[in-house]
Amino acid sequence: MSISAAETPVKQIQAVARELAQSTGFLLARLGFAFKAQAIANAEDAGFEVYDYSVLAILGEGARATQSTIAQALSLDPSRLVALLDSLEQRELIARQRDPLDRRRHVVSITAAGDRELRRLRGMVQALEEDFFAPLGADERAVLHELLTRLAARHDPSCCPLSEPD
Amino acid sequence: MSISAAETPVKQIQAVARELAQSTGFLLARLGFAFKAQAIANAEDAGFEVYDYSVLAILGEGARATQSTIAQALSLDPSRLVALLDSLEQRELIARQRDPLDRRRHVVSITAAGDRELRRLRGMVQALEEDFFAPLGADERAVLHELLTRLAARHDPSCCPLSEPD
DNA sequence: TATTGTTATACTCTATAACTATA
DNA sequence: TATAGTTATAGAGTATAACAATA
Repeated sequence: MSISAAETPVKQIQAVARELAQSTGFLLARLGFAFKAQAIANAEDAGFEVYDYSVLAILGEGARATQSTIAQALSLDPSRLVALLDSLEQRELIARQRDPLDRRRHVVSITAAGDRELRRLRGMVQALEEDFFAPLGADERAVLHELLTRLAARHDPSCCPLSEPD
Repeated sequence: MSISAAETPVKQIQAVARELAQSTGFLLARLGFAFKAQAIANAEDAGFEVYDYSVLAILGEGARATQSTIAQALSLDPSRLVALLDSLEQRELIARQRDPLDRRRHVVSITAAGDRELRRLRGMVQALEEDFFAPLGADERAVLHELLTRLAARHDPSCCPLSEPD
């Protein structure tokens, strides 16, 4: 009998996969990644990149902000934001204008077209959500959401504000 | 009254965060990322990198495999695997030897020390799992696992073999 | 000629550091 | 001198292509 290496690779892989599938954390990581990947793919099919949504969502709430504010809100380096805004501005989804009070500042605002696109993106996310969690019933989805919210409160407090103003 | 940009950045951010926290998919992505990040941090603290675990786990099941087999199993480019194995070999956690039957092949096998480290890594993952899901009760964890498994069967079948041999 | 493992090259992405204009 | 936005530089990480040895 030989050393014969590539003996049963498939079984090895299956065994490891089975082991990992036992881990709730691993499932969480894989599914989270799958959801994100799908969201990115959908957005790119529609001609957007990931951060476009973030920028538009921030502006959608408050209508205008300086670049440094946006960068801070998205934990993004100001230099990275430039290209993002260039692209959005070129498509006329946002507008930049100098702040007359401090001509160093650019005041960024969302346009009517930008608002439309934001709504479209929100619809896309909602549709994805609907599709992704379709294997679960409404009540099961509610349970899942509640459990995840409790975990997020511990592990990712920044994303889940505990205080619910007004 | 002025254009005054940076008016209420905090409220904007909170509003967006609140919107995102409504999305189960977003929570899934954030928590999955948090779990992975924590696992990576723990592994690196112990002197490992992420793929070390994967390689050792594969070898732990079947004891030996060729490099191309491992690369295939991990969906890794063979050229990337080289550095990983170099590192593991240097620490004497795996061993490479030429296959006498086909001298192009390297037969990779796990050492006794490698097996010990693998067990240690498994323990670390288990401890992280325990800690990460501590906010939930045992029954709630079981429910979460079941729901995630159902979702994975749809969205990530490769990671969750439906057939349960023996 | 094809394949295994390896090394070298090129490319992308991002973080850092300079730079311009305003204050 | 300090700050907002921009541009240029450099570094890490990775994918692709070339390579040497075997078959």
